[in-house]
Amino acid sequence: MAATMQDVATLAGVSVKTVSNVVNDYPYVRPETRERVMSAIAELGYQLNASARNLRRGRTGLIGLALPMLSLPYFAELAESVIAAAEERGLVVVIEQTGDDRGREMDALHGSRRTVTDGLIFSPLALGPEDEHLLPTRPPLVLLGERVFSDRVDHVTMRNTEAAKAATEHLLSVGRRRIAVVGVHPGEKVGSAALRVTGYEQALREAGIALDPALYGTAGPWGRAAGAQALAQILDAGAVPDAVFGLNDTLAIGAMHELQTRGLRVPEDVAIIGFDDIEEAQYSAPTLTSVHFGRDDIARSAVDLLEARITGAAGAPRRVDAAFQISVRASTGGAGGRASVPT
Amino acid sequence: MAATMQDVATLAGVSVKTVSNVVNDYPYVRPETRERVMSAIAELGYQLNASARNLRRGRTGLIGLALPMLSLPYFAELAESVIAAAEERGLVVVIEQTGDDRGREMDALHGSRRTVTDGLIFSPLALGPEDEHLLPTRPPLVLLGERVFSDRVDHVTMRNTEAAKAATEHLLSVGRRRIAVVGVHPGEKVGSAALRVTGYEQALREAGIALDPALYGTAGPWGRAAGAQALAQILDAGAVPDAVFGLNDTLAIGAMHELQTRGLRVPEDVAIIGFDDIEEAQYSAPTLTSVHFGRDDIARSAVDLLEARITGAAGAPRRVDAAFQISVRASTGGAGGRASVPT
DNA sequence: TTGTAGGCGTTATCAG
DNA sequence: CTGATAACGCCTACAA
Repeated sequence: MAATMQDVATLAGVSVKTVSNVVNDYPYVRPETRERVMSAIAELGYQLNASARNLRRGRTGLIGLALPMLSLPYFAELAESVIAAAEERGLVVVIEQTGDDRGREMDALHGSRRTVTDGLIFSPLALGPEDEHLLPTRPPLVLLGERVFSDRVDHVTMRNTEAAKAATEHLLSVGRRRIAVVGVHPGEKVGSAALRVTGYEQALREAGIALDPALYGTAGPWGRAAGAQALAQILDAGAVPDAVFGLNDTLAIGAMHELQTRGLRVPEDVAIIGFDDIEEAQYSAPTLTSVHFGRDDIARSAVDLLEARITGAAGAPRRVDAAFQISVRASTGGAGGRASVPT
Repeated sequence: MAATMQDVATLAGVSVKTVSNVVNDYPYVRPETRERVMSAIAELGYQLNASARNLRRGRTGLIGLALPMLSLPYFAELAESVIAAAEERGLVVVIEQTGDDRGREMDALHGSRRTVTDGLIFSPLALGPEDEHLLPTRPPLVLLGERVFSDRVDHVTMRNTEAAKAATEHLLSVGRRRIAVVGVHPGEKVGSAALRVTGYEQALREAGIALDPALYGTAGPWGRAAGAQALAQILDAGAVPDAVFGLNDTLAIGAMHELQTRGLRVPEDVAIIGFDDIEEAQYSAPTLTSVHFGRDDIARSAVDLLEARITGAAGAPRRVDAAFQISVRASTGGAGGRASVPT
């Protein structure tokens, strides 16, 4: 059996409370007592039992991170940042993959996992604004993105509309006029897709360009295959875009692949911009211009909000807006680097 | 306060033991009793306290997954599969990112996280065979890959040498002779890099081709940037390869990017093959031929081995070899699809 | 088939 | 500054 506090206490000739004080860095312990306890701990190879502490404290030190799936690079990179940010605060992250499935998202929100974790950072994909009423506020929750919005819950948002507008304006600024958009979710009103499409339309409208339904490519899941397929449909229908706005980078890369398969040149024939600025954007051929958000900032904000809520230090639900800029690369004729755009 | 078993028992007019029996699906409970307990649970919104159960049972239901980082697509995809496989068995996965850092890998093996989890699936990158002695056997451990090997521990291995040999033979079969290899770790003897290079060398030797030091590109971390840089060094030194073997896909994609930047055509001037067959390989331009291992099989094997070890059902340490095949795509002149190769 | 008693290892309370 | 003692909520014997 593993050594317990009692064993340590006996060996050190003190009470368990004193051992506990030492383990928890309670300041009022005499140095020599602390010394004695420390060496007893070392001698026995004592390790604190997390379950017992959790039971006593009523917390687990675990936070959940619910996202669609890790094989989508954006979410993998987000998870990496969240895990790192949580670790800085002594929190351990449990990832739950909801796979764009409504039932699984509900489960992440209400299922038994919630009792194991102290709180949840949730990036929804299937749930929509009509589900706002079923967002539980009781086990702490932080929402990422704007698919679902509620003033009862903390949010980290991404100003999708402004960023998408800036992306479209970038394409306009390099002389493109027939800009296709891939990854559209028809009928959706408030998800990332809809918000980004709104920004796209705002930019065109302000530039005096009519919206063309033939340039809208729909795609359910936002993967490479979907991007390729969405663009294929646009092209097969006879449309001739001179630019493509991928609502995320994987869609853009799929679309780029489809263009190249058909012998079209990027950016000469068709310019492309993506969204998220995943690492892959720097190594595609050509490199992909993209909208860049600070993932680490987003992750840190989310973890901070959640921790404040868990410890009860938080007041009214807060909202944090993440900043963005356009990383201009070869797919829109740029050389590289990252151009600053006021946010 | 949240309801406890005692509350449920009182409301249902039974003892806590009966509630416990119901919650744990103990078979010998009279249906009407079960019914009564169930409705009391529903009425109170009772949820089992995981910490208390863990303390009592001496287990947490958590397993760790230690890997370099999630932003490397191969590890993100692996994590996805491991989480899914674990979920099927009612286990929750905690990811620890070691970032190719020896200290962090040691910590994953021995640190305080180990007391929170029931076992660890560990994909080492920094530790080497000389560290075999410090592999703890006590909290259950399953090793992925062949960087470290010990007959005291369960392993899931990948036949790196055979697979790399097959990859090289594929390049030979399409007429290439000056095959560069990128991602080499000089001096390393038993890691993935060394094993794959061994396979590469075996294939060349059997084909009667002399090894050329000028065609070896070294790279520490296996990312896209490293692949691009490694190939750049080879080319800058004046070597003229007609093919590149990337020791993983991200290296291969980085190398491909470097070739295209310099105006070389793939596969006409230089053919490329990668290793791991990440999803991105299907959408690069051109699509990337790669060595394919069944990630889901690897993940399932690892979780099974670990679970058996945790429950004490396991005997002597076991070793599971994952099967592979070559997915032939455009980067070596193929059209697509996945050619079977006997493993 | 169900109830009772006790303890898992820790921390909080409250003296001393 | 340190010690005794009582929970935290559940599960495992054992008994009934």
